[in-house]
Amino acid sequence: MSRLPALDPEHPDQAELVIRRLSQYSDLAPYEVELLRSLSETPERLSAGTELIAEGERLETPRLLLAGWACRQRYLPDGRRQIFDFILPGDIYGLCLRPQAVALCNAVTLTRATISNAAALGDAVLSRPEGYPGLTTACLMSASTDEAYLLGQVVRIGRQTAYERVAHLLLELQYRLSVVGLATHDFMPLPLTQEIIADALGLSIVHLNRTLQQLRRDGIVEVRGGVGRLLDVSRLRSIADFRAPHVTARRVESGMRLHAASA
Amino acid sequence: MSRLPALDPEHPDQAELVIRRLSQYSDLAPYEVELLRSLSETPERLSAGTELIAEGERLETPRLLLAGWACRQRYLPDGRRQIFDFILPGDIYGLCLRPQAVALCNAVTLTRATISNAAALGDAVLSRPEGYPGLTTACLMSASTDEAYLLGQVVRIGRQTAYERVAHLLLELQYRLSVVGLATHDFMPLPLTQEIIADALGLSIVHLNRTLQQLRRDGIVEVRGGVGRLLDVSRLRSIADFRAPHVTARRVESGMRLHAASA
DNA sequence: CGTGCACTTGATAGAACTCAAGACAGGTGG
DNA sequence: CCACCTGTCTTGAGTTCTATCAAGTGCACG
Repeated sequence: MSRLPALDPEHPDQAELVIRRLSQYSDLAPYEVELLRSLSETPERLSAGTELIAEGERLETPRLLLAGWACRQRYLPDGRRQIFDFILPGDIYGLCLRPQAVALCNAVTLTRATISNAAALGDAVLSRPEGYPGLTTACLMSASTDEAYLLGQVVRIGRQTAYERVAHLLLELQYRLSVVGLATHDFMPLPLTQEIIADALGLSIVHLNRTLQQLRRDGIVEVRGGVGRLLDVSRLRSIADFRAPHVTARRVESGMRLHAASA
Repeated sequence: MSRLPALDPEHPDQAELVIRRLSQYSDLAPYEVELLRSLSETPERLSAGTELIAEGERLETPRLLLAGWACRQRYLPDGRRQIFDFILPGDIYGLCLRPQAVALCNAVTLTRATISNAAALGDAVLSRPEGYPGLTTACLMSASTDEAYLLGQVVRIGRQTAYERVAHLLLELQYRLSVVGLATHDFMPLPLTQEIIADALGLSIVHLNRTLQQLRRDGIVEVRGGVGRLLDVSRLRSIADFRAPHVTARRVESGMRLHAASA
């Protein structure tokens, strides 16, 4: 595997991430790649804990997370939090293929982050999909994949033990990060507190802490200092039952439409 | 509240259910209602445990559940099962707004059921949305709502106690059934075994059984013999933190498109 | 050098699971 | 009509898992 590019959130020269991410789903034409590259021209820096989307808000313009991590989450009235999923560098968020869509939950940054407006991508895919068949296909498949990860999350918290949940989540993150070149087969950045991981997995902080220690003592994974190391990938896989979503890439036929307000 | 129609799965004269269900999202023109009504003309009887959709299968034609209950689910290799959500009478399933979509999980009947092909609805919404603005809006909002319920499921199993989970699920089911006229404010059919409910809520059968007993002893709900009775709705609500999805009905503009293969 | 945050540890309580067995009902075949 | 299934529900006992409470460590930062 080739050398990874710099990950520093202060230097968001990488529209490369989203290009890699969407390229896995569909071949992109040079002008489509160019469109993606142009998205990073107006970066915006955000501190950790910034709300990206509020529940109920109209999803007007999609945005691109260039660097840093975010998540979608919801609180119960008494303060319990559930994290639905993580938004990783190179991910698009706030892009809904349904017109008039409304955000179903909050999205918030978990670290310092750099985002940029991706209205150009939204226009391309929603209004002129026939002109951007590669991007359109890629965004559709990306949306399907996101949904598949959400189903994986349901199985994880509904039917797996704490030990299995952690294993499963780490494999998911390693896989998603490696797609955009941010992780190797056994190493990844993991800028999450144990509290955040616990809230994603439906566990208490203390129990997550002990579970992580157990996984390390067992020589399976090591999570520390903002990075994760997979010490025994095959054992990890047999514990987690993680399956990468099967991405059956099929090109959008020319003339295929999403939706367009022709007003 | 008026008398409910007969619920007998052997007499599926009710395309009325899907009409009621979609009408909540958008005003439907008479010809749109007529299209929905025509869907029930070719009913098909299925026994409990019939697979409706297999994971990975191409979603070609949407179908309508006229009577009976179904669910979407996944098994772990060792036999543990997680149910993602329930498909209720009047629900459309297998309708994906993304072209070339593939089923992300299995769907299977939980009771004897009656289904019918809803290709006409799929055509209308996917190929000629401008001709069916009411149906199109309704299907979009229905899809959003389904996704909202899935997020509710994540919070339920991730951050609620067994007691709260049961309360939350029962309120969700009561709400969804009442929309199509199959439940009153405190009564609903509930043709599920405790094993099924347990697999939906991420609990063991035994523990679910004891939790149901506790809820009954507390005078909150009674689940028995295929029906559910809400004995103390306000207490139930305060336990469950169930929020009906906020359906901000906005009409699709004329000329708005989903996607259409123009080949 | 104090302060705050994340992480860690120990002790304990509570929640939930497993195993095992019995009760009950509906359906079937003799 | 009865005996016998089978599936579902129920109950008890014991164990495991996970949460809670409380305190302490370590580090980064002002």
